[in-house]
Amino acid sequence: MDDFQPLLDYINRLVQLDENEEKKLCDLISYRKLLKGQYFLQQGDICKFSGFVVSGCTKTFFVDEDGQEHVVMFAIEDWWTSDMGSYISQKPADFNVQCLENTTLIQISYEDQQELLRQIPKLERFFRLIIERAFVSSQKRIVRNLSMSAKDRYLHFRNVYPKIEQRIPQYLIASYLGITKEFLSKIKSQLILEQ
Amino acid sequence: MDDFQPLLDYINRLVQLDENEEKKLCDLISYRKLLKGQYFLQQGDICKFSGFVVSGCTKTFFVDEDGQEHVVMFAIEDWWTSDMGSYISQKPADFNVQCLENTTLIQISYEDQQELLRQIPKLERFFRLIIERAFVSSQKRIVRNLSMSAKDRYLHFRNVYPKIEQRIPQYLIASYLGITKEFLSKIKSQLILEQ
DNA sequence: AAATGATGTTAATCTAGATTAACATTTACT
DNA sequence: AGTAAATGTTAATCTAGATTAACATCATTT
Repeated sequence: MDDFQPLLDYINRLVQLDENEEKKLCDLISYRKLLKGQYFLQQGDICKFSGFVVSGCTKTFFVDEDGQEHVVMFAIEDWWTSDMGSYISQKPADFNVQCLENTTLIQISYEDQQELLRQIPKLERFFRLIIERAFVSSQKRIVRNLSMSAKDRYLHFRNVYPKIEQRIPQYLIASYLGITKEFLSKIKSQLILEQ
Repeated sequence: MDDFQPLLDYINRLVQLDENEEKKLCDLISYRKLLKGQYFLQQGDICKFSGFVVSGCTKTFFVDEDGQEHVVMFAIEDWWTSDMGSYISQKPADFNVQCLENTTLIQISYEDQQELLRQIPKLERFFRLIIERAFVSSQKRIVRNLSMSAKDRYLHFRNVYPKIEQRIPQYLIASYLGITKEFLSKIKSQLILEQ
């Protein structure tokens, strides 16, 4: 049988599922292994699954009208990934989710999640709690984008997500920060001169 | 007795409360009237209340280390306002919420909301649904800030929130968009020349 | 009606970050 | 090992938007 323990541990940090509830949950989730470069979701498709990263790393990005790619977020172990807008509305996704490393996910389909929410009211609470947190960090990112220079945003990123920074190419971090790779390179050489 | 109908209507669009549940809810919420200029929440205080705007208009903003004000969001009729980060953690708020007009709100205290969530599981679902939506629009705003010019962000704002634009001084809209009032003025005169 | 403060405009100058392009280095594939 | 592709750097030039400052308009109070 597949090992869903990482997700169960994660959930049990916020709500306590009994054995029966854990069983129901495990019946409706599934394992998925993807290779580096493979897509978990493509822009324009309907986001059928929400994914919990067990190992590996994904980037969420979109391509604008000018063909430019913009990284929206990364996800590593113990993070969720999906296009929430598409997932909750079951309309075409704005975003791609692609693996930056070989990645294993635990996925839940939209329909099964609805079923689980009906059967296990505790999960209603669980998902409320994690989305509250996601919303707060999204707001904080807006605030940083409004009030901080590119250099300070980079320093913040480096402090808060040191694990992510080490695993990911610079040009993707630049995109996440809303700057070009050339400018990030300039910032880094400035920082080296400073210290 | 106070009139909580606007909030009940809003909730009943997403979940169906029975009479008993509505009663419990109404016992734990309260009305609050604030004058133009008054604060619903001040930066540094703990956000004790989440507010549902019945009439009027608020701005959420923060003052950065340089003393610069940044508008994070507005709220008009049927919108929620609070500092969610402070509210869910009961730690000091990053934001101020100030009334731009005389404003009436329905407010719920953090403790009472926890009590309501225990007593009325449907509300767990209700809050999950509205926070999901808030999260999605927050993500979309990040995307716009990453990929659109100031002019396009302004045009988007004007299309999506025409009611807000008419009620609010330009310099606050500029701040919300992440630009200076002078540059917004320039954008507007350009737009007039174009059409 | 005058005065004060809040809001909005215009224009000159400045700068953070973009663009372009050439080159260096690392990684992965045959 | 050798080659191609992916990633990273540097420097010159350019531009979206900031800053400064002077002035215009509108609203509120006395």
